[in-house]
Amino acid sequence: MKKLLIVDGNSIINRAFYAIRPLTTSTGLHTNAIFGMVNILTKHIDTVRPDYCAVAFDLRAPTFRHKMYADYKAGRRAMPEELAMQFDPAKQCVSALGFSVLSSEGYEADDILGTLSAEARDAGGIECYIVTGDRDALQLIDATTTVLLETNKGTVRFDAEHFTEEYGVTPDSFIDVKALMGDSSDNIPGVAGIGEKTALKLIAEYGSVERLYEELPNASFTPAMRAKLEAGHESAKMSRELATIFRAVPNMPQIDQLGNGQINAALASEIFTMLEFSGFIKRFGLDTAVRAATDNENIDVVNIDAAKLSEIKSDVVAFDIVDGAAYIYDGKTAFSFSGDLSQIGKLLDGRQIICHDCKKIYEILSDFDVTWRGCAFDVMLASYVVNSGDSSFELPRLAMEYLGVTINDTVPAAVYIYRLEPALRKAVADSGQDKLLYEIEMPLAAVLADMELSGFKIDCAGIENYGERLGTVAGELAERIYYHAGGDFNINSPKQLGEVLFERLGLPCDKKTKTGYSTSAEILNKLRPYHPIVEDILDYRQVTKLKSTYVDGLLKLADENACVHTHFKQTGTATGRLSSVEPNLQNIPVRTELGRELRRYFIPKKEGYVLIDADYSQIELRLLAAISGDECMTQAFLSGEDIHTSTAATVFNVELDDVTSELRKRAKAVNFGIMYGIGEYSLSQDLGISVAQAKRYIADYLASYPAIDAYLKGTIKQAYEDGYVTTIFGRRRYITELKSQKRPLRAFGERVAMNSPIQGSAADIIKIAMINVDRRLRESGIDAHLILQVHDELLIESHRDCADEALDILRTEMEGAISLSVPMDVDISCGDTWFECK
DNA sequence: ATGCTCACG
DNA sequence: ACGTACGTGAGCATC
Repeated sequence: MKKLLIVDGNSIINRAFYAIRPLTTSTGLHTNAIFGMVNILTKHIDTVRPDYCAVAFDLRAPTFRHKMYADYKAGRRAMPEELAMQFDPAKQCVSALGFSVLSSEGYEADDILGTLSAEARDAGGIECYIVTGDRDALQLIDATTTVLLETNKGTVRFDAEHFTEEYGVTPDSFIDVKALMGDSSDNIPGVAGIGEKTALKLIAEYGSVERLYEELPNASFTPAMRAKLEAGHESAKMSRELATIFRAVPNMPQIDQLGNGQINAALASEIFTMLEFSGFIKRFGLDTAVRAATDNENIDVVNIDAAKLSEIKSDVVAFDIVDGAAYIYDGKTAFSFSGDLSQIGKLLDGRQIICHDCKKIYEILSDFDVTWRGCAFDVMLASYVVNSGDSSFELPRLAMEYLGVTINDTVPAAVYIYRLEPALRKAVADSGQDKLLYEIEMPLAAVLADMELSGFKIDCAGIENYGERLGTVAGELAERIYYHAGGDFNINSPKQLGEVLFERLGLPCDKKTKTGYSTSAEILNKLRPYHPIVEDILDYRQVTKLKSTYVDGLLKLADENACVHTHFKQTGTATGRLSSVEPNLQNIPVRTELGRELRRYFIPKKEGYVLIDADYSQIELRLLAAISGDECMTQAFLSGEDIHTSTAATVFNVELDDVTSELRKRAKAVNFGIMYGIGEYSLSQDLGISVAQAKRYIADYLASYPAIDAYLKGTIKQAYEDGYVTTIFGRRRYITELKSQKRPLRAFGERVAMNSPIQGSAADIIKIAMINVDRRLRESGIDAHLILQVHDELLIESHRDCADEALDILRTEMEGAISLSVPMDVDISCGDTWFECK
């Protein structure tokens, strides 16, 4: 049996366009719909394994349906330009993947599918598979034709049996149903007042529109129904014709002349390269073909020894270290140096050095006692500043985006780094982010390098003991859980846990995830009153989380001196914050008592030293007050009031002294909500109040702080106009979601627009503070250094004897990092362990 | 590889 | 009718 795979190109491209977040090439060509289409085509090639393949497209010209009914497809929104531009390259992809591209003037893609499937049926010996997102095609289902319907939930296979099961009528009655119910997307009228349910019932009973109207005089209908049907008779007849797919489009190719579904490597590598689909290039093994097409350059590498290092004269060089060997490129010659890296200082000092990820270079060189921290331009940090939302800041992607080349691994990376510098320097300048790069991000890299090298000491024995205690508790809890459940199961498996709770024990469930029951803490908290097992599960979760993530995780990463060295990712967030990995020291427990205990085992490296911990008090709300210029909130901060209490008094219109803890809690939730770009629904969930009540809170809040209201609205407007938002220091974040046609995605974009300037400005400020604290500590010559940053918090390790001085520097530089209308207050404390710093 | 859950600001 | 607060990283189960 041969197989024919035919695809409704318009339908699939449309679906992909709206389902996939915007993607563009470096030149601004939108590619998300093409990307989705290629994914769908390759998926069906793999599962169907067809012998013949074609994709059908509509043409712009009017079809016979328009001639029949002038309003056919009237009222459709014009295709967005971002989608229209994707059709031509999409067709090239279709050809490259071994599909024929078919279209016919006066007919729609549907009609071509109908014609080919009829041809296959009549020829015999050919199974036909139709891929589309449009349910209209279901009328084509027959003994040899199957529709693979693309839905939001994935591909659904419709053969005759499944169709009948789902709709209660046979596939060939489908057009009769449509004739009655109409189709708003094609503007097919149907019979006014009849929807899907009634139409299905009527056709199930009478078989067809024709029979229905034959029987109408005798049938027992309500007067209203009869009137509807009579009024809609002509419309039903025409709708049926409009809805019927035409199955004899002239001049269609023979099936055995269609494409065979085999990829054409030359075409595919060309088009995928143009579209920057590196993932597909890899998946189809097209790498070598692409490389030959894009970069034939061969750069000779000159090996040099330490003596020759001083013979490199250029003032500007790119510098890179790979597997312990240094590479230097001066624009003409690439040098490699495999000697002792402690000699490299004489090369680096007094020149402009261009790097990719200078922090890493600083750390490698520190091993060789080279303390050079003078990188002049870091292409990784520059590209992050240019667009913090990019998926990767690795060299291959930067070379592709800014130079349009695929990296050739016979060419030293330093060559690409060197060539990236002018392009990125210009991009940074054009976006007004010079200061951000040269005065914040690059100096910060040096500070971070030293923090990472220093590390944070942990008390391994203490943690092990803590872990054993947790293990014992977890074991006891597990036994009780098994007892309540009436048998052993894997408590860590949400699937098994869901079955136990909601099926075996019959607890009420309202929320489900895509894959099954939700067993999140939020849900379990609501279930507490119903069964004692719930509390045990919550406790078990907490205890096992602490053990596996923190106790076991940290111990694994401690070095021979019992220090953990986190890696700060300086390009890890879209807002400008840092992130911390291996281990993540930015999420060490603090909110629960048991979790907080862990902080007892974070200690200074040596006897006689202490930890100093400082955190900005309410930095984000202070920034909101200052940036918006809201007098009321600014005043509250200036007077040193508790901000949530003050907000409660203002919004709920009571005296400060009359603010109850409940009112304060609500005000706090609204304050947070405002910063995150509030939704009334979410606030109501958070506070357990009605949506209407939440709506009132928000309205009252914005009325109480009119400048905040104006600022948030203005920011959103600006974001729509520019496509990005900025922090106080000009850090940009592009928000492509605002261009989406999908309302939820645009709403998300608006929340991002409200939050990013605040979160990002706070990130800028603490980065400035870090640079200044680091410098002041060095200048003072005291025995104290930074070891950790947790978004609004800095940690110093200091000798006892100079702790007061270190504390003073820390406070001064944090509070003084920026001068605004609202003071940047800092809470500061000192202790022998991190736990004691509170 | 992806989803769920949960730790932090 | 839908989905529902911003930014992260890690471990585990499951496909």
